[in-house]
Amino acid sequence: MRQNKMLLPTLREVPKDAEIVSHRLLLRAGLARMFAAGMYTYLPLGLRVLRKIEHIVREEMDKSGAQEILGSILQPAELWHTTGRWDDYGPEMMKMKDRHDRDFVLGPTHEELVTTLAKQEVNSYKRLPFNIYQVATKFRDERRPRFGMLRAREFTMKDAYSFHASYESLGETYDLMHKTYTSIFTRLGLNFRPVQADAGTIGGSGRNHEFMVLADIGEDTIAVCTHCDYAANLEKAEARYAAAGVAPTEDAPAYEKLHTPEIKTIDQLVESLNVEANTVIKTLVYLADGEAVAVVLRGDHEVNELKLQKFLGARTLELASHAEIERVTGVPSGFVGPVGLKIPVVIDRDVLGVSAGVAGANERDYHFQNVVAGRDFQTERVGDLRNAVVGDLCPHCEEGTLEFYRGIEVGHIFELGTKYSDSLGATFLNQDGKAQSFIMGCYGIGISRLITAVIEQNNDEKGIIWPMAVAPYQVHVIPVKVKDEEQMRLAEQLYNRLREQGVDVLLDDRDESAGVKFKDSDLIGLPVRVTVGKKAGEGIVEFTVRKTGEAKEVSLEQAYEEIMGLVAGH
RNA sequence: CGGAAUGUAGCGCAGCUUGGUAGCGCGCUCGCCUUGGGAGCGAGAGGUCCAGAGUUCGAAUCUCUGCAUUCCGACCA
Repeated sequence: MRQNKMLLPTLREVPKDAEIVSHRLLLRAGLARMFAAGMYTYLPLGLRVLRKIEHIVREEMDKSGAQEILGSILQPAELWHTTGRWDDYGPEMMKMKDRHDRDFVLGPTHEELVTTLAKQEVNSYKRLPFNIYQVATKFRDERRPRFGMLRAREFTMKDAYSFHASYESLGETYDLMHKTYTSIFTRLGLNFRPVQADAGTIGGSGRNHEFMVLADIGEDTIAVCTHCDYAANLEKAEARYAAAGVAPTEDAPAYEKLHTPEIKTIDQLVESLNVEANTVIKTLVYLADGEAVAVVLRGDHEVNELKLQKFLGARTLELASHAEIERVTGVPSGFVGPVGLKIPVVIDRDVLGVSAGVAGANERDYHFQNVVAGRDFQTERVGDLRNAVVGDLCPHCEEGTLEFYRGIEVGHIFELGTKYSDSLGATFLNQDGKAQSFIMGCYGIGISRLITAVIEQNNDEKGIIWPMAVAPYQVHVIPVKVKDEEQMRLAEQLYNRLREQGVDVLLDDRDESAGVKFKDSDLIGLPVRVTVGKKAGEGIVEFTVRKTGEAKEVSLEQAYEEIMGLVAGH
C-alpha cells in the first residue's frame, strides 16, 4: 500500500477523552474512530489488524476440527423467552420491534440460536460430537462503555458451541479448546493466564476458565499462586482457611460495652480504640431475595457477593440501604453487630479466628469489646464469604500464597451441560433409542478487545510496537526525499519485490519532511522499517527493528534477506 | 443508576468571573524555500460557540431544562 492517498489520519495531539494508552494509540495511529460511546469505525489500518487476528483465530479453530458458520445477528424474542434469558440478560440486551410490533434482539451471544440449529438438524448420536463457531458482531447495551474498545456496545466476537452425547466427550473438547486458546494467544504474542472464573449469565454446570491478558488497566483482578499454577478471578478465588489460627474461647474475658459516639466505620474504630482492623468484627446487612440477612466479617476483609449469593442460594442480592438497615435491625448502620441480632446471621470463617474482637452493640453509639464467636453469638452458618487478599494461603498447594494482578478478559470457555438443550428441548436419539438432551460447551473470544490487549502490552512512549503476527503491515519502506529519483527508485524496487513475495508492505511516498515520516512510522509501529536516504546512490539503506530500535546500514539485497527471514512463518 | 468534570474551527485549547466585532497553536489550501527526527517565510480557507427556552437593547458569557462525552462507583462478563 502506498501511504500518500491512504486514509491514515495520525494525530499529533491526544484526543482529550482517551485516557488509557491503548485507546490513545488506537486513535493517534489512525486505526479507528469513535462516533458514539462504545461504537467504532475501523479505518484501513485498524481493519487489517482485526482481520489478522480473525485469521489466526480461524486457523486454530479449524485446526481443532471446529466448523465455521455465520448466524443471524437479529433474533426473535421467543428464543430468549424460552430459555428465560430475556429476563436474565435483561437491560444488557439491545431490543427492538419490527413493523408488526414483534420483539427482536440484537444477539449478545448465540447459545439460543445455535442450540436451536442443532435441535433442527441433528437427531442422532452418530453425528456427535461436533463443534461449530462463527466470527460475528455482538451487541450489548453496556451500562457504561469505557476504555475505548475494551468495553464497547458493538464488538466482534468468536463464539463456538460444541454438542456431545456424554460428559467425557464434552471434557475432551473443553480440554482441546483450552489448548487451542493457548495457541491463539501465544501466537498473538500476549502475556496471558487462564484462570478459574464465575460462569455469570452464560451459566453452566461444569468447569469454566477465563483467559486473562495481564495489564494494569484490566477490569478484573486475578489471584495467582506464587508456587503452583492456581489462578482465579478474584470473584471466584478461594483462600485456604488456616484453622490453626482459631483462638481458645475460654481465655477471653467477658465482653463489655464501650461508648463510641459517632464511630461508625472500621477506620474510625481502628483509630479511636487503637486496635487492628483484623480484630474488628464487622456486620453488613444484605437483602437476599428481599429478606434481610446479616453478614459478619473480619474488619480488614471484604465481602464477596458471588460467594455470599451462592452460600445463601439467593436469586437476587443487594446491599441494604441505611434506612432498611435501621428498619430491620432497629439500629443505625455502623452499630450493628452479631451479638443478640434479631435477623439471620451468616459468618465468614475467618471471624472464628478473632479471639477478642470489637463489634457493634446493636445500640446507637455503642460497641462491644472482647467479643468471641461461638461464645457470644451463634456460629451455625459459617463459610468462605470474603474476597481473597494478597498473602492468603493458596487453596491448591501447600506452599504458595496468593498475589494479585489486573487482567483483561479476552476469552472464556464453559462446560455448559444441558442448560440450553433442556430449556429449548434440543434432543437427539442415543444408542438406546431414547431422546437425550445435548450436552454442550461454549467458547468465546473477544476479537476486537484483543486489539486493545495487544496494544496495551506492546507500546512505548513513541507509539505502538506491533508483533509480526498481527501487524497491519510487516514492513515500512520510507524514502526520505520522494523528489529524489534515486531514492524513490530504490524504495519502489524493494517495495515491489517484497509485495511479489506476499509480504505486507507500506510505502511512505508522501512528500513530507523526514521528521514527520519517522514520527508517524514510530507511532504506527510496524515491526520493520527500511529507510532509503542519502546513500541510495550506493544501494545502501537503513534497516531498523521497531521493538529494539536497532538500526544498521545494509545493501538493498541484505535488507530484503533480513526481512524475508523475519516474516517467515507469518 | 449515584457522584464529578467537560462541551467554542478537523485536533488541542483560550475567551465566560465583570454580557458589546469569536481568538491562539497544530493541521488544511496556495507560493517560495527545505528534506535523516513533528523545519522556515508569506498569503488564505475554515465556526448553527452542544441543543432548546428564558433574562437583556444586545448572550459563547447570566438563568433553567435537555442531550452528549469522559472519569470514579455500582453493575455486567
